[in-house]
Amino acid sequence: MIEMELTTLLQALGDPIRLQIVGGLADGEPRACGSFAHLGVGAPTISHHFKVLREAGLVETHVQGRERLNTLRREAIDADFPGLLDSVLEAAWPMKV
Amino acid sequence: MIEMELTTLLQALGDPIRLQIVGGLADGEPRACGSFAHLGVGAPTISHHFKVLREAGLVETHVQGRERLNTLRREAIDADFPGLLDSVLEAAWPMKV
DNA sequence: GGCATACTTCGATCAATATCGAAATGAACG
DNA sequence: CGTTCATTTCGATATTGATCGAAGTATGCC
Repeated sequence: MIEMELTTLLQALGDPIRLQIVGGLADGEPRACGSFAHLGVGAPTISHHFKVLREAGLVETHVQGRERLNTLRREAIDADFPGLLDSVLEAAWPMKV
Repeated sequence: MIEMELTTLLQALGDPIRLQIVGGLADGEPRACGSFAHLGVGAPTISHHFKVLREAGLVETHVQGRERLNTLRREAIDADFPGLLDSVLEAAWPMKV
């Protein structure tokens, strides 16, 4: 059971790059960190943002081969903060999510 | 029409003191800055947090006598980001809001 | 084994930000 | 008018945070 603090989660979502990452994972498909190379920042920075997202409890990562597959912890988030993630995604990408 | 950026709003809410302030205004009643003196930080800091909340479009302030009355811009927030504020408040104070 | 791939960690830098005390503003009140 | 009260602004400090390049780690491939 991962500890989820509301302000930590909000702060994690309150960064454009991290919000893009969360949006990119919103369909539920696991994705490697490399899938987010298009966001305009380097690999170390992407790695840092994933760490923040993991520590906020938003994302989990498991190693597969030489990549790390990241998934949005949607059920856990919804359990702790019902409706929050959905309204954030809807606010960021109306009609799309 | 005040410009409301999603990440700015999330970042504004992602601070414990500011979340307390927003929670304190959630009943819709206007409140003076002094009503938040119990939050453990000094008056200049409270004033700074109100500025952040104002710039995020979460709160509006108007002068009445020698105090400033602050109100949550609930309709505007709901119009731009439906359901978001409610789920944040519910996550922070379950059953209460 | 040796090399490429996919990330992470380290160390540094630079920009934001949370906080405070002191001073400024501005309204109310005697 | 001088004082008090409510809040803001200013200036300083200290912490956090985003970013990068370089080096480290671990896996897969030849």
